[in-house]
Amino acid sequence: MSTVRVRFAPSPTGYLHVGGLRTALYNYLFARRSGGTFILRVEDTDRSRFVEGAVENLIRTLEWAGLRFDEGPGKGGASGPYIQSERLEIYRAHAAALVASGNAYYAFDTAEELEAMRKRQEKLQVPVREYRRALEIPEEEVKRRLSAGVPAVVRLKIPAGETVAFEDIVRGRVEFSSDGIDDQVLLKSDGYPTYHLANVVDDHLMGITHVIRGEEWLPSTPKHVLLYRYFGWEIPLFAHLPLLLNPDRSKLSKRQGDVAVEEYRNRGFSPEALVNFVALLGWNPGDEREIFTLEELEKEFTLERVGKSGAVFNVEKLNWMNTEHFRRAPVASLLELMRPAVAAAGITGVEDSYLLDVIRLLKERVERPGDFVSTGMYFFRDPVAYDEQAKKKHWKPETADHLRRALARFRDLGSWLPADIESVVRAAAQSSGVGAGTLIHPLRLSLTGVALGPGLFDLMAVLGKETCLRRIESALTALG
RNA sequence: GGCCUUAUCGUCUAACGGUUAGGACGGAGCCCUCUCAAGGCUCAAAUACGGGUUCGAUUCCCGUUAAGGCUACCA
Repeated sequence: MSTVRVRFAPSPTGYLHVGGLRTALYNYLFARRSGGTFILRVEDTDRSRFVEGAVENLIRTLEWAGLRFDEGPGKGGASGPYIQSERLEIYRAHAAALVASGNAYYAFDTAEELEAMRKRQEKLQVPVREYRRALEIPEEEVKRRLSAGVPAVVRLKIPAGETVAFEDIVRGRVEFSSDGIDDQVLLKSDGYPTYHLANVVDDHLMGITHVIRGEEWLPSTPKHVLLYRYFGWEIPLFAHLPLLLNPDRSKLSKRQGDVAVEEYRNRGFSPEALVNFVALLGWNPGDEREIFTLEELEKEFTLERVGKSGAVFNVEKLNWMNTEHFRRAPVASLLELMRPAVAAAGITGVEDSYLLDVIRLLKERVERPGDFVSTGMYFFRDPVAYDEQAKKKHWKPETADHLRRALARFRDLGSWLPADIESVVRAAAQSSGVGAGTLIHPLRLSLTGVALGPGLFDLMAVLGKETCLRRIESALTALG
């Protein structure tokens, strides 16, 4: 067989849907794995749904996810243009060819007439093929109407009593009876093609070998098969992917949560985590590994291991996965992510070496770049309040005395390394006749205002002697 | 309604007809510990139902049920 060529063909609705991301990912992975070509094609044949800037946004989001296409808008390629609204003449010519070969016909029904037909059909509960009345119109009359500019569509002439079957990589052989299929509109009265025509024509012209798309397309695939047949073209291999689902198992939709990739991006999820997560919604490597980089997925992915049943998009697990990737991220890249978060919080003049220390101490305790700043504010600003619960639990009447004695020892301490600080704290506790914890907890509260966070000695070392002393004194004043 | 698809713990899933039905997320508990995390250990939790085929079905076939998708001059 010729070399693999696959495409991701979204319609530009303004944002990239996570289901779309998964479809794009599987296409991308399949192309990479098989040394093929990954194409981006924009299906903007519905003028009423035109959204300004949607294409740019789509490309930007795909790039963010790390899915680079080999051919597509802005990138070029031998099979362009890759935006369907720029290929109108091609579709018109092919629709005309289908009419000429007797496999399609012009129809002039108005919206009202169609509505009435649909109602009659609903009553009878079988396709009545009333569209076919257009076939009764004499050829001369058809020509006259067309040249007179009467609104017309081109419909595919579905044969009667035929079984249309095709092989699906994930589902095996699928069969449909042609009697259940309507004469699909191929070319709309505004001159734009419908998905069905544009999709088949472009897939053929662009040399697509594998059509990897969502399961919602399964019922219209027989129409596509018929089109390939009428054009005399080779039929590509199909792989219909299981749907991504809402928690109630309906098709993943806006109504029940976030579906835009951008939204997850804004919420602080990393592209690595989101990609890893959606990769596992419908595919698995066959063993028990779950954490993958894009590069690893490129080596592992096969369509044969794609499942058949829909998968609920479970944010809890995405959260976990995000954390896993976060922990594995190199410190340098965390630094890159942290700098803007710090700046956004209005904190300036902090050196990278200090940020690196913060990362080292907080990495195991946070899940997103922004958390370094939000939960670790005490690394940058003195606490302005003290957690009430912690105060109640750790700040006893005798605490201030203990801290004052420890404070004196801190002042005398020359070196400010974690081990030295620890010795001082333990010695202070011993001389006060209490356990180390009796000092550690109020110290943390004084320094951070909260009762959670990194080990105290590491924390104090990073904050620095001056800051520690100042904060302990403030706490003594504030809390007595 | 019609057509099509699907069916293993709550969720994501593993198990070329033979396993005490495995793992992960989430949940519960224990350990570790200066807190919070992390980590380690343990527990609860599933083959939708009914028929076949077979020495033996989660696995193959049929039916039922349920869920979903499609049923546009939207993709």
